[in-house]
Amino acid sequence: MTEDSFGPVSLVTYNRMPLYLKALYSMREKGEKFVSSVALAEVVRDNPSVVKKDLSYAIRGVGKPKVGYEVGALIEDIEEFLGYNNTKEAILVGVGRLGQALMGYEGFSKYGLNIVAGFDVDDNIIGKKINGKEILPTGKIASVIDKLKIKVAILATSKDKAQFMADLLVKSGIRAIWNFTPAHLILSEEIAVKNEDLAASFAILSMQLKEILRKEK
Amino acid sequence: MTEDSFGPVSLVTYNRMPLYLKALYSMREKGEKFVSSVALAEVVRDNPSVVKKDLSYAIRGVGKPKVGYEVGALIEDIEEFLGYNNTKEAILVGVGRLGQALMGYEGFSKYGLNIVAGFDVDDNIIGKKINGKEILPTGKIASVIDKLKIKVAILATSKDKAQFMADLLVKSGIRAIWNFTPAHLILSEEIAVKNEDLAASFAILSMQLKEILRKEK
DNA sequence: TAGATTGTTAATCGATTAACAATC
DNA sequence: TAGATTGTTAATCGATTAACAATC
Repeated sequence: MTEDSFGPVSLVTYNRMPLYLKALYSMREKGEKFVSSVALAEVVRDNPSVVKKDLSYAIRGVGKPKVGYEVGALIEDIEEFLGYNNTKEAILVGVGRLGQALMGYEGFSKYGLNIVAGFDVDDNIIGKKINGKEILPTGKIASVIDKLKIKVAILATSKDKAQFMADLLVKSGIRAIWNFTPAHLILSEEIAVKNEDLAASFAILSMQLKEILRKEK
Repeated sequence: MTEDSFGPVSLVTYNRMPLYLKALYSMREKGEKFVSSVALAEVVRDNPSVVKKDLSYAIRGVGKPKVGYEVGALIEDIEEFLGYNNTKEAILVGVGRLGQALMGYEGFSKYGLNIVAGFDVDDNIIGKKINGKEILPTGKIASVIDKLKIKVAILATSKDKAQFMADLLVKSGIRAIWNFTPAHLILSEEIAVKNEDLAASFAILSMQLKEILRKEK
């Protein structure tokens, strides 16, 4: 599936929401009670109008003229909007170094992602636990997905196994794949795919660096 | 720095380039010599006009009416355009599970990124090697950056050390930070920052899944 | 030649920005 | 009250899409 928006809310808005959240968390830590769209815009390096529009999709209450938005309430609303309170269970396939890092990352639970188990082909790690979650042989993928009604899978295998595993996952009932492999997956339109595209990220960072070094000269 | 484009080329174009590349690699493997904008557009799920426009920024030669673009030449041109042939040296700070995964990832060299060393505070891993690259104590960061004239750093520390380390890196001469921590870094506009924002990615995947499950019912 | 595809220009669409009345 | 900020509407900007002449 490739969509640029979900209902009235555009993808760019979804991308900005976590930025607002991060900024709001640190404001809350500092004990700040209210924030204006202007202040938030400065922190995320954007325009106040964008902030106001974005927030209007998430907030239940209203901002108060002259004072702004209540930080605590805003955090709750955005968390709700992004589904952080609605935990999605997922499995992780491919428990190499990256897979281990992802399984061990405790931050996921904060944004509504719970990895229930990892799967690998390597007998040396099958049976071990990471972050309290068991690593099982790939042969058990289908039955676990079926039993727990899992819809989300995190793919962190080697590149050459990625397509095969993705096909297996879909056949077993998975409807969303978070792809951390560099493989270009070809899947039905009915499957949600999010590629963690390090090549693209780095290309953009490189361009920015080039621009900065050019200006410095 | 926050820019939406570099010269005439927009950020969205840069984001699509690696997608084209992935598709082209697998076409080359299959022995396909030519590809049309229509075929490429299908694979990356986009519009042929977008493809033609994007490619026009990268190609040196021209596509041939009726046959399309030469796969091999196109790959070379896009790689050149994205700077894959112009290797950037980088250091990695924070060699935990994620840091180890990044240091061990051999794919980076393919897109012009060479991690020359890792840095950590943990005596248990200092002195070890990953992927042939040494892990040094953080105390040596400044001198290594200075000696090798490093401009790029990959940040993979814990969240609470991220800002401190980022400040140290910038002070030592780093001009581009690829931030894999969940921390919201506050840095001068003169520094390129690319956040690997897993929260945002997952939020988008969740939305797509929601939409798919809604349609299935 | 006829037809497919490029490269480019024009039309459309949507997102960003600016402006401003409402209001606390 | 006066002034700052919201929420929303209008204007602008840029990206996407469609159309089409050029051409192999």
